[in-house]
Amino acid sequence: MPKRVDHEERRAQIAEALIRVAGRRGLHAVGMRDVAAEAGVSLRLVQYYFETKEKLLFHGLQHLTDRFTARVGARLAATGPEPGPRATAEALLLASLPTDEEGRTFHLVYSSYAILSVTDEALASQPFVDHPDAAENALTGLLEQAREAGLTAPDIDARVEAISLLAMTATMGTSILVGQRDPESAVAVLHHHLDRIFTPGPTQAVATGRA
Amino acid sequence: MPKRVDHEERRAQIAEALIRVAGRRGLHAVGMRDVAAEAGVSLRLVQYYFETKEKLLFHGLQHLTDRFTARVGARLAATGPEPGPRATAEALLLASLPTDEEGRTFHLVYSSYAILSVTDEALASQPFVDHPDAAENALTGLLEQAREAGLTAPDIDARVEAISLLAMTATMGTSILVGQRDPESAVAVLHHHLDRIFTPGPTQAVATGRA
DNA sequence: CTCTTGATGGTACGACCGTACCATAAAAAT
DNA sequence: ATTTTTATGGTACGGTCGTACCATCAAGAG
Repeated sequence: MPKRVDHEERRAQIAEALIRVAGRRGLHAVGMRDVAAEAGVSLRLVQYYFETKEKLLFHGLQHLTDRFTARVGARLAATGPEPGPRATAEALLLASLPTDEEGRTFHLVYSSYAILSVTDEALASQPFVDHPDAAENALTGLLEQAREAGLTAPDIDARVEAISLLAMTATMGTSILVGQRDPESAVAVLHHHLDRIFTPGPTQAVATGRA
Repeated sequence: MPKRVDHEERRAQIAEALIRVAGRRGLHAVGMRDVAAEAGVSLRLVQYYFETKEKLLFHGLQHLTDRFTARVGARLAATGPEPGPRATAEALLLASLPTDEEGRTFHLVYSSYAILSVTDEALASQPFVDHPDAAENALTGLLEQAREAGLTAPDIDARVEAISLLAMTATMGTSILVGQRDPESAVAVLHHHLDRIFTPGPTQAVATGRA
């Protein structure tokens, strides 16, 4: 046989081609031939690594969420070591906003999958329950922790605020995509709410004995 | 010639068939044959009243927004005569939530159009700029008016709050569609923010000399 | 050195989809 | 009464799409 090839690597390569063409022409318009051409392989190869289009689409979603999680992590890491709760929350939210090309593709394709999953039961809508739930729980925990550290208004409802922030971010992302809103405006709205939630307070509570 | 027929009426009939099947099987999956069957007419008739599928889709969007506007108006009227700013805002927001079958279809199909318009330039994304802008301006005006009447916290930023409320409503609508959130939870979040914005205040400022 | 097996190419099939073409019945215009 | 126009039906064409089938080449296994 020819050189043994790493299946997962090939599948990742093809999945990324799928995401690229979906970001360019829309998820509804991607065919297996388009994916093959974008990945630089033959149609037969796409069939070989993903038997059916349904499985290809499913893996594409999985790959997309993985890449997005990595992106958020990178953004978080880029805010410097040991970021405070507010900086963490801000990085989390801003990473979801389509401000660059990668973010644009993420938001568009992920939204396409979400809408698609409402009517196509083949595409399990499980990811659209689990993934947002995880984000919501993470942000809720962050806000609770900040509140207990005295960094927020003392009477905030952490979960409600987490839901609200994530929800606003998602819709404003779509607004940016369709050209209704510019990114700066969206960021300003988010800052408004973060300012409302996080009080100026005792200016860094831990590890920095009052600068 | 046979009985003269009202073209606009027939077009409306077909457009509603389009919306129904799009709500059932997804906008990406609707073909002209499906629309024809759903409307109870022949494929040729759909071609006759809408030359091309592109024009059919465009008119479908137009019809959808019209019907949605009517729905919001009906909800508003149902809140009784002379509703206060808070009741008005609440009716506006709740009407957009997919709590009944009609709302579900509205939200799903409208979202599908929005996502579609990002990549298919044929579908003018103009409606996705104009229509949300109008809603945002209306709600902003409502909040400003309420603030000047002393019904809200005196320092609210009307536009930012309007944007936030509408954005939260939209995303939570999608969350309901995919089964991540139940309608009651979404309503609770909206109430939380309405409670934050609208102060109990002087309990009706006008026309009711202190109950 | 065979022989199996994994990786890949090419291509054809059946189904569907949007559109175009041709036909026809019936009301209105002449 | 004839002719034009309008509404409608049926159907066929060209393209595309997902999938299945068949072939081939090369690297390990025996």
